[in-house]
Amino acid sequence: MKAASASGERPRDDSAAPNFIADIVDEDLRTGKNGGRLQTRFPPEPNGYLHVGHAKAICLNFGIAEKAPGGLCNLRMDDTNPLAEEAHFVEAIQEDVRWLGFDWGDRLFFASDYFERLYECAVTLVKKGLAYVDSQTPEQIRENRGNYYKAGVDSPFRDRSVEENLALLEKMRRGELKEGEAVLRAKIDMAHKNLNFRDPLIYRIRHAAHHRTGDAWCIYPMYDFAHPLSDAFEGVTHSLCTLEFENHRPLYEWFLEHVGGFDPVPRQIEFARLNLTYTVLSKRKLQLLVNEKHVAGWDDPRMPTIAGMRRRGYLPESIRAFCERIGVAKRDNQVDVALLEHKLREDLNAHCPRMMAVLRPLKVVIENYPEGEVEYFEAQNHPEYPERGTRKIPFSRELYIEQDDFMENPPKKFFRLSPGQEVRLRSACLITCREVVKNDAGEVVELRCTWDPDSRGGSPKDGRKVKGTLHWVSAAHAVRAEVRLYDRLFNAEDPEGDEDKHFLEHLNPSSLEVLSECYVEPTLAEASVGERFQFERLGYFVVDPDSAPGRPVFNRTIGLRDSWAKVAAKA
RNA sequence: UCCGGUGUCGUCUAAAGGUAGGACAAGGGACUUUGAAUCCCUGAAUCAUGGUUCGAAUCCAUGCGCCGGAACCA
Repeated sequence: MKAASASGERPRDDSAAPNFIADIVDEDLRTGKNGGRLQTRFPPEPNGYLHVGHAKAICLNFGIAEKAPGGLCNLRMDDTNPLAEEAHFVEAIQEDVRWLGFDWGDRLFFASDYFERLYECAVTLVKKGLAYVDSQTPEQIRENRGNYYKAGVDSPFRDRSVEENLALLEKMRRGELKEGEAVLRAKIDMAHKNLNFRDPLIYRIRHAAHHRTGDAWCIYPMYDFAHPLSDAFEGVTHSLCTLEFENHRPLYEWFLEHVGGFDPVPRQIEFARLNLTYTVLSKRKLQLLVNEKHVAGWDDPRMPTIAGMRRRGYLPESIRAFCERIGVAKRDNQVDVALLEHKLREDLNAHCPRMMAVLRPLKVVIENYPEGEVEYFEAQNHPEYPERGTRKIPFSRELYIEQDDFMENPPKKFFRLSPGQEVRLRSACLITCREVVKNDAGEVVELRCTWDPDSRGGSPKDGRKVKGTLHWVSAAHAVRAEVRLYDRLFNAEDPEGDEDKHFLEHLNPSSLEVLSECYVEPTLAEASVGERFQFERLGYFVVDPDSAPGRPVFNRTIGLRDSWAKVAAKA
């Protein structure tokens, strides 16, 4: 079976993982719950960039919505905290979700769009005697909440009259109270085992400008209040979130029930967030990497952010395939980053045209090739898809090969160049190493070789077997390029895993290596930003936005699998 | 000392009382004008102890481990 179609689209993974949420949704659809309606939402807070963990949630929410005809997934910015959120994150989030391949149609929503409605819901609760304005200090509130083992104690303001509460809430809204002077709380049970039920806060005062509503409000709703209601306003049927909200679900349901009047009533279902080996996926820590300049920015190609992965050269379909492959469950997990890399290589292999590039050049002079002469060999653009055509690559007396492809004293099983050895130059011909030229320091600076003119195209006339094949470029024709070799950002499998070691101590000091004197075949001179290639025998590379005309910059997305490295390491 | 959740190959994840399967990783081999890709093969798991049952990963009981929870964050 072919791994991919001729068009280079990623292979359909028919073993697409079932998951417990899909099962629940299927069952709801089967029994006609919600009148057959199906609606989800992806609700990021615009206080940072999306990362691959969010991609899991995005794929889940948009994927689930496709289970029913007419199923929808909204994009909703959960912007209820003006201190944390910024408009430019809103833009970045949309770009990332779109790039991943998802479409929310005209349903981009903001929790802040609902501020007036949410306020009315709060008034409803007050009128029902289910919410009150508490004038304790933040410290008192915290103190009186109790702890895991000890019940909380009622606020002295808990039994204010409805009228008084209404008046006070109005004062809060009008800005007549200072921050911390009062909050609106639900009146539930200060002794509840679930601490979320100990009179949770509904509104707090923030005399701060909001990125969308400006100064229109100085009270802002809390997540536990705003989220279920926003879901209900939009007609969300299944509200999917991560495990840390499990303890909040009863409260989610409480607000919906007591505000009342919603149909459908959304149901919250929790799943385990993604953890990846050698990776950090907490917004706070990613922020730290950016702020302390351990990376160049949110879109640094080493970052697990969607923006970083995009710049690194990831294909969105690889990320989607990965998310499908890892499944959705409730147990904690730490997925091997190798699985992500596998999905990446799978798509890149099918997608990328082959090219030749020499990263660490070693000069080769073909002694029996006339000076000044040039001939062109035809190279396939993709060995698995001949229909993608060929290109001409120039060959001349002076070439560059990779330094790693020569060893003066090779170990056994080294199939590359060494004195007296014959190798094939990819798509070109056979050459034999005749002489090694060294500098005063004893370093190999040049190889004198001869070629077999009867091996044009790469196959010798006499049919002799040649095991090694090297990539190369013609010195006179090659284009100089900068290549950035990226490796994993952390060299510990679980960088957040030790208690005695800060995650920054696990930073990989060689996560970026910049090579400024690389030579790529002439075809690559016109490559445009974002174009991806396989540099044969090296890996997959993408043209970085830092490229200038005539001076391309390539990012290594990921190397090819390298079984020789394993053999060599063992020896 | 509390509440909630969760324990299946090294890692993810299936198996809704009936052969513990797949993918990645690992190891071996075939093929090869990329030591790539592809193909074939191998090893590898039900937290523990009891119970119910013809039959238990699945049901029950007890124990243990791990994760989350006491922001005017989400």
